[in-house]
Amino acid sequence: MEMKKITINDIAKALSVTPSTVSRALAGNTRVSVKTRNLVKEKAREMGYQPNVIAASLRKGKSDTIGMIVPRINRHFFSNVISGVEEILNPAGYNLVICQSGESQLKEEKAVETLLRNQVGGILLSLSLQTQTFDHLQEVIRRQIPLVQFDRIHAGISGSKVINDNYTGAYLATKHLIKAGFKRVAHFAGGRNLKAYQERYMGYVKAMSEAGYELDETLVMDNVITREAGYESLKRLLKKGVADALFCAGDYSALGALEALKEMGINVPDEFGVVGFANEPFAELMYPTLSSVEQNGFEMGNKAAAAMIKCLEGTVVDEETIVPVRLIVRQSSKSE
Amino acid sequence: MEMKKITINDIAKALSVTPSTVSRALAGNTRVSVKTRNLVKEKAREMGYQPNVIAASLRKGKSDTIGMIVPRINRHFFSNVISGVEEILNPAGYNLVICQSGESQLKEEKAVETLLRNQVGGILLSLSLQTQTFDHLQEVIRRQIPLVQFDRIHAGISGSKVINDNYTGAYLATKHLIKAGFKRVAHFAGGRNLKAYQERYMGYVKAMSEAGYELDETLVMDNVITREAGYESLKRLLKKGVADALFCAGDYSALGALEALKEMGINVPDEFGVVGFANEPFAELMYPTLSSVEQNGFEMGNKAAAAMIKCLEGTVVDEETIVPVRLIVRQSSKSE
DNA sequence: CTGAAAGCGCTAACAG
DNA sequence: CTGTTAGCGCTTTCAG
Repeated sequence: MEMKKITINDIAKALSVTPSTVSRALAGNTRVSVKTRNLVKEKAREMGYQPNVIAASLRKGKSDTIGMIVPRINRHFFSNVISGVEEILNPAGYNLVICQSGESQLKEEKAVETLLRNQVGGILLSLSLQTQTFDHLQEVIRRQIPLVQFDRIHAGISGSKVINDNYTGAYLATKHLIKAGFKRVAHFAGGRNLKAYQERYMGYVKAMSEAGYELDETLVMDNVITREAGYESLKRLLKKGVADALFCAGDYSALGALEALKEMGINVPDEFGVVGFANEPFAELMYPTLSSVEQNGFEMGNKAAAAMIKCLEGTVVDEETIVPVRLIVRQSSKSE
Repeated sequence: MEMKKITINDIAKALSVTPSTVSRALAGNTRVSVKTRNLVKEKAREMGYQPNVIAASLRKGKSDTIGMIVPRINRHFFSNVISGVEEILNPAGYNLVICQSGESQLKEEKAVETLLRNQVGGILLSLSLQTQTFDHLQEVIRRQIPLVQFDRIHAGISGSKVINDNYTGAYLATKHLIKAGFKRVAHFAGGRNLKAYQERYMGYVKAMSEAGYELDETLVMDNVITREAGYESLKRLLKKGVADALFCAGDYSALGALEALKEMGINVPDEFGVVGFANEPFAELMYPTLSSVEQNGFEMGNKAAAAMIKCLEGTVVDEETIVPVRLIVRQSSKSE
């Protein structure tokens, strides 16, 4: 009852030609006559032939599968990046396998290992928050596997990089709060090891100093990414000192902060303004709706995939692409 | 400058043994002495050996890679299922490649084809909304590849299936609206070809008839899944006739309906009650917050992965698992 | 306990 | 334009 899978040998036999001819015909090689080419293709369809890409890539020493590692698949931004990558990669004949690091360095390392074992042709990566050392990436480089980093990148690793214009986004968000009349704008930052968060921090600092406020470190809290952290941190912030507005490096922490503010009876935006980053889908559904900096994940995916294809085709390496962002003003911050 | 990748042959040579021995040692085969086993493993690590799973699966005729096809990766429910699957599959030594069908039959067929070409060991599938014919799945069956369907299943295809208790969820949601005092409860249904939506419809019908309302087809609208469709359909519904409450087969259509209601100045829940299905993250963030039926995606993923492993190990086939659901009452429906 | 040898399905020189 | 041959890296009989 075994379903024997049919190979190029079977179809070669059926046509009294050699496997090579079949292989070439199927690949559309012009060195085989149009006649036999069509004959082979016809027979292949008729016999229900499905190529074994595993065998092909073993032979060729490379595969058309690209690996992609994201912290979490269920973040709006990352799932958009994934779609953006697929939009470019699939038509180009590549396909994608996706891994989640779950924001853990260990799982990120495992994912890299799995992808290498599976002989992927290249790796698209956005670093986990926890990642502090980079030996696993050096291994990718050492093996000459194209590595394209996006969004959460580490500058010390070679290869192409695609990032948002985090600096400008943060600058615009902070400036907007200041213009709206807030005087003491706090900042919930991400990890300092990630360039994306560093730059958001820098943009915040720039806008503040430009407005004549010198940096007050009590207004800045690090590693505040989650909803829970946002909630807790806002309470600690207001206990610790005075602030009348907040620019968050992410929407989840902004959400948590808004919940704490609501609980404390502080009116948003009259008494306290909030702007997030990422423009998660919930931003326009909450009450009050959340102002945020929109990152175009889809476009970033397109760019990252394009960079990957360039590497794969050996055209270039080490280019850095910057994707523009856009401030969306909603209820959580007064309009200027 | 080429980085030669090292194989079992290299480590065999280095140790003056044969590749066979190395292979066995690495696999932990007890037929090779503990001494050489450790020796080989040590050398392997020292030389930075990474097994080529491509070659292994070509040889073995099967792979440890499982393919998974979901309509969209960025739906909260599906991304939870994915995490649930990974939680079981990874520790068991399998790994996962994820494809999106984007609710298109064509892309679903392509995804199946890609997975088959890549010689996956099994396929986990949740059908696209558009899928009407099932030849591509018959092909999977014919090739003896384990197929586990989850959530959006088609009963006519053999293999294990994991579904939510859609019937009970819909029944509870509708009953809740009736108990809260609403008299004419409408229903925005999904496609009739999907069992999940059929059952939600049946649960709705059951609750209505149990309360003494005979089925009024003007209260039911089909294929209303998206936010836009929900918005439009609510307007059409109220133009067409009278309704004072709505049970939606999904949260997105419920969201659209709420937006239409807000626009029309109809108070929720005093004048009109709404309950959704899926408990998307935004349900508790909107204003008013949305009552919904929670599906435990993570648990479904666990169950689906477990069913897959059973098939892979040849234990059973064709079992049907039902995952319980839970009604969460929020502001959009009066409490009883 | 270890070796020799064959082959998974495919591609790519090299010949003709 | 087509065939011959070799081999990608690994596992697995079959012998010892």
